[in-house]
Amino acid sequence: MTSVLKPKRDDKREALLDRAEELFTEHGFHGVSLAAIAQAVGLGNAGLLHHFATKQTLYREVLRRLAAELDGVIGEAIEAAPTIRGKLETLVRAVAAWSVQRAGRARLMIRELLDNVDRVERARTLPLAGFVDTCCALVEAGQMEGTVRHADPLVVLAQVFGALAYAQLARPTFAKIAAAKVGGPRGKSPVADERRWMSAVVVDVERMLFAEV
Amino acid sequence: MTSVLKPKRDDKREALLDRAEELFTEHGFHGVSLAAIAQAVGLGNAGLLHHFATKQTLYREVLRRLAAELDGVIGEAIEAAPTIRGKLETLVRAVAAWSVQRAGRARLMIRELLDNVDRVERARTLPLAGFVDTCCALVEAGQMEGTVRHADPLVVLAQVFGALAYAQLARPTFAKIAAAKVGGPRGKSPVADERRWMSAVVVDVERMLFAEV
DNA sequence: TGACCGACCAACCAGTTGGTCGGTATTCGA
DNA sequence: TCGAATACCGACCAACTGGTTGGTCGGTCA
Repeated sequence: MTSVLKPKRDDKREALLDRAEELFTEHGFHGVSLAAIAQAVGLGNAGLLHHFATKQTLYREVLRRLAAELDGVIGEAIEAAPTIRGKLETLVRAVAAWSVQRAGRARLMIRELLDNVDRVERARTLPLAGFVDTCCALVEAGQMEGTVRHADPLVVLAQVFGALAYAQLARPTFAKIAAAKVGGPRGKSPVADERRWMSAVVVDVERMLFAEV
Repeated sequence: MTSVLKPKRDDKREALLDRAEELFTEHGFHGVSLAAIAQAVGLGNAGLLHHFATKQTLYREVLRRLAAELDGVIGEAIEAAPTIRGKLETLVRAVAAWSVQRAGRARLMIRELLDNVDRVERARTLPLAGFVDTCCALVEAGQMEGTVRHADPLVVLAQVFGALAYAQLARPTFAKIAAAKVGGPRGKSPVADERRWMSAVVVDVERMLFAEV
């Protein structure tokens, strides 16, 4: 019964968060107005504020959900594979897939990194701390096992996530530039198609991750 | 004479752009108000608009200057070194240095990538197109020469720039997480100090760039 | 001396911002 | 079936938004 009747409320909440996430992702916190979000979810200004007391609250909730999703994704990825190298491979692919799946989830995370340098200072616990710690430990394990190249784990992580996020982010710009290039259509780059592009990047990131063991 | 008396005007303009750049970098286009910028440069609202017709104009001017600087930096870097591999090394270091030098210049570029997907669609020529083209050609030359690993040049670029930009951007967050880690102070990561961190990343990026030739 | 200039400002504009408040329609458990 | 909670709205608010207006001021050139 609960499973049929009750979920309505949570469903609504999730739907609101979905739409808000899209808008925040596209325009950033200051780039969307409360009214715009409200309209997008078919509510009035006050109606939206009934669910989330404040614009800030809504934003934070979106981020919290995002972090939780990411945690779930890597949890599964890590459990799925038996070897450490396998876990890392699965993880890279999972993160890439996750960020492509809903258009530009990576963008919102980057926005958060941009906007909240000060918030990061203040925060006692970051929502993503668990995620980073897990990945870090995995990289260290891989290094001791000898399958992952030797370097500071955080540097490795910065490379992996940086490449993935930036690739997705810069693709439109790159594509535009590549298309305008008069030099001739050498081997045409996968940059024109998001899926092909991202999987090319994933392949390359893995090559980098496991090189020079 | 011109060199002593005249520069006043351009100096003022540059000073305005400097301050505006800082604010845009920190808070994004929508995150700063015209009035805030005006106050920061010691002008009234109208006084600022006397120099730049529009908030958008001011923002564009900031970006144009940024792109020009970057072009200059890589121009020098490329001329300085004799070999292709040397050029690439110098370039990576130069870009890293450039983005560290004035706090978070990379942030503004990332913001631009985030906010202007649609602007990118419309724009006939991107300010950074020259930069990307040059780098691309350099990577291709390196590949033919055999010093750069084989992969789509744009993918390689995405990895290089992605790692550099993301590393700088995520450092505060990483540092916070690393500091909170109870696991013990194993080999302490360079993440705590920006300069050491960035040079560690540069070293690693180069290793990746030139691996498996 | 007087015409003209760029730099700048106070006051103001219409429109938008995030948010409050009182009320109403609907849904729910008892 | 009733009372209470929930979901939502219209009207409203003060503060702020980017931008305009008319005008002041010091300097330059003729």
